Amino acid sequence: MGTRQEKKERITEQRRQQILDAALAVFSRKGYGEATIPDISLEAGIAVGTIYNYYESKRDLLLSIFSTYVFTQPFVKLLEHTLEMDDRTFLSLLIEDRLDFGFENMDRFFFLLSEVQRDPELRQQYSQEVLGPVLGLLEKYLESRVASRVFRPVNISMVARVLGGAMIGFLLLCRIEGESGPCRSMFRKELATELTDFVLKGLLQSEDRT
Amino acid sequence: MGTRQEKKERITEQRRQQILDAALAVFSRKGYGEATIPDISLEAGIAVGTIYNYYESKRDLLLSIFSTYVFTQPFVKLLEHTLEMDDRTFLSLLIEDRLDFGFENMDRFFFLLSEVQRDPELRQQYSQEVLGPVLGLLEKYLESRVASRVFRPVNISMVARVLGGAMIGFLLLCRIEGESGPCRSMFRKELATELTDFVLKGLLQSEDRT
Amino acid sequence: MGTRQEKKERITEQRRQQILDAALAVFSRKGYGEATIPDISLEAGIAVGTIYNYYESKRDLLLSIFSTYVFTQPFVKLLEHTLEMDDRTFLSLLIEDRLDFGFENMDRFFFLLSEVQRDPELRQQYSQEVLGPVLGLLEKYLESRVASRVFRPVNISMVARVLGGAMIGFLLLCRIEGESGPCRSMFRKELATELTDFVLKGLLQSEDRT
Amino acid sequence: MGTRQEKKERITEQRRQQILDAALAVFSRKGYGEATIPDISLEAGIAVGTIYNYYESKRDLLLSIFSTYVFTQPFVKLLEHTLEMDDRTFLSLLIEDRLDFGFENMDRFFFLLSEVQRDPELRQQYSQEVLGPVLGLLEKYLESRVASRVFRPVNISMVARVLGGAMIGFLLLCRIEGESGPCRSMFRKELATELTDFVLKGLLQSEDRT
DNA sequence: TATGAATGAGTGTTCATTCAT
DNA sequence: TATGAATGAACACTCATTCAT
Repeated sequence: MGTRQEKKERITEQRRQQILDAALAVFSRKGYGEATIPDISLEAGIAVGTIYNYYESKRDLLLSIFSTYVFTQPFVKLLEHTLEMDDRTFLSLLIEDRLDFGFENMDRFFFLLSEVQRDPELRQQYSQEVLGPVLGLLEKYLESRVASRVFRPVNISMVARVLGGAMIGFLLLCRIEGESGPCRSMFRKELATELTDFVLKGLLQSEDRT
Repeated sequence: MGTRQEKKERITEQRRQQILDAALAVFSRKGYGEATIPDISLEAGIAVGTIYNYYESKRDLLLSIFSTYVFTQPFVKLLEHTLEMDDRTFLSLLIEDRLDFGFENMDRFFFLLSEVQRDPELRQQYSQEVLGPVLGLLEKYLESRVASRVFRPVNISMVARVLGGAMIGFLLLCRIEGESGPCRSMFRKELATELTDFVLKGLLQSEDRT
Repeated sequence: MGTRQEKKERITEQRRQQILDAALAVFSRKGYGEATIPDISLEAGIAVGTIYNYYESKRDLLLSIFSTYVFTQPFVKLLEHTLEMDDRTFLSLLIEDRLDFGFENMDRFFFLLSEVQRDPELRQQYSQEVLGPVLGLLEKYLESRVASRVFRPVNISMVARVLGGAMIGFLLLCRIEGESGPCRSMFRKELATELTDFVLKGLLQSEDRT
Repeated sequence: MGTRQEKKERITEQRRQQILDAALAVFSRKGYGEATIPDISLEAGIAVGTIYNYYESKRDLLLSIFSTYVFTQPFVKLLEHTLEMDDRTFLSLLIEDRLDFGFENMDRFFFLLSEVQRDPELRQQYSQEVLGPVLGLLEKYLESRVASRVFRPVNISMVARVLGGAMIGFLLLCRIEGESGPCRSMFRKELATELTDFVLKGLLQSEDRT
């Protein structure tokens, strides 16, 4: 059920996707600066010149990766749909989901993060379009819990950033330590539970509370 | 008050430093791959050829930055000297120190981290010479506290990495959000206290313990 | 009359040739070390980058020149086909042919010889693949003549090298003396005859034989 | 018996010599283009800057080598003093002397020859100041022998160049064939005798004369 | 006069981009 | 529209030459 026109558009869209995937793969493997257009053309099985029919420049590829894969945030959906669960369940689901995602997409994620840090323009866009909404939801969640006295009165901005940062930083350390580090042998489920406990109860024994 | 010979050596050392500083500055600004030797020569106010009188190659500059600024760890000293304090004091001192250091050296720190991630050789060296010792000390600390029942029994490897990762991740998010983010207006002291509380007590009100 | 594919290959081959010719011309004029890639690109009327689409490096150009022009030896054919002639005819044909070739290709020949001397790898290859076979045939020829008592019993190895060397050395001196030297005004035919006589009869008058 | 002034001049002359020797050694080893001034300064045990107090440029070093070692011709002396000997003795002495000299100074000689070929200016100078006189003497010698009917009537210009060229070419081939070639195992004395015989009597048996 | 660090033009080489087919 | 050869600006690096000490 598609006119000639629509068919053509579908094929065009497929091509764009194919190129973008190849670019992301190569960028993740070698880094943006070290990756070359011939590399990408090889990975995609598409001629160098053709890439330029779909994307204006190497940098355009990078930006398109961001707008396709990063600046659209299915993650926010997750946050929205789970706000009504009880805290332990919500947190451990959230954490497990993010850990799964992180471990699965490590190279890509850290390549993207790396570029975000390098490029001020991307940084601002990422800050506004990704971090902003996500941290916003997290803050709203924390705020409601503090308001209902489930959580202690804390500096909400900061705790939101510490929680988000802890996920990213934990993955980062796991990645640097590599295959031989202790992270690889941890079970994802157990990790999520333990982390949830840590976030909720901290480190102290109950009786030591100050 | 030094011989001719000593004077010359001092000047040579100064030059090396001057070049290394310029390289670090440029690398931090543009990333290793995007930085050029003329960039560095301009930043240092030194001719291109002179750089090569002091360093063998661009990569040698990178490695020298690491061995000068990264693979020497005054930080470990800090950890060793504070193990005997009470926990709240120790943690908040540690956190404050790391936050201070992180905010002061953000661009440099994340450039270095970025390269560590890109370069497998650096990654392994960093893992062994920096992360290993630091996480080791943190684990020893946690272990002793758990043994003396001050801390709950937790997965020590994981908590060590979550704590370390939280610091890094928090700084990372602050950096991405930039000057206009909420981090910049937080007081360092307050931050440290709040974070310490979070680590020790978690989020729950005492009476809500599950 | 060729498929698309064949046409492309022909053009590619032409380009390779065009570049190689330009390289040989420039190398012959300035020497390998003093020649630059821009020089060659100018001579060929081709962009610098294009040269690198056909040859891996400057050195690859040099080696390709050798394998194209030097390490293929039509000369050996000549030697083989003339072994049955009478000596005077054979020698004067051989000498004339080599003189013709030498005078025609002087600059190129001495550039190549010069590089052979400079580069140990080329030297060995040249020794094995060019000098070896050529001197071998010459020795075989001398040996048969000595065996049949047409020639005096001589040190065959040495005489072969003296004969070959005399051709090269003669050309070399002609080249150094240049256009104004006496060589340029000699007739090639006469030269060959005279040289043949010299080789066969030496300098002495018949009656002066010692 | 030298004033202060003379002493200084002697030291200066020594320095010039020391530098020139080092330059010749390095040039012969690596070729003019590949040799660097620091190489020469190392070989001479003299600072880079000092070299420039004695010679204007790298090229000046090359030209000075020529005017010191090449464009002064002790060889001509030899030719002059032996004109009265009998031919066989004269020729074999001459040949032996040149072979000795050639084998002893191969690298230097062929480096110089190589530069002569590369550089038109040097070429002309060499032609006029070295080749000219030497070939002139040889021609004079041949001429007198032909006049006195000891030698056959030959094209004197050509034979002179063939004789000179044969020496150079023979050495050249020996050099290219290297240590493993047959030249290295020949006795110098025997070589000279054989070569003399060849020059005087040619290759034919007496009775085969055509 | 002797030194060797500083210089920067010049080298071989790469690669994003263009364009004729 | 797809192709990949052609392009040349830009890169890392070298080295003859200068000059302050």
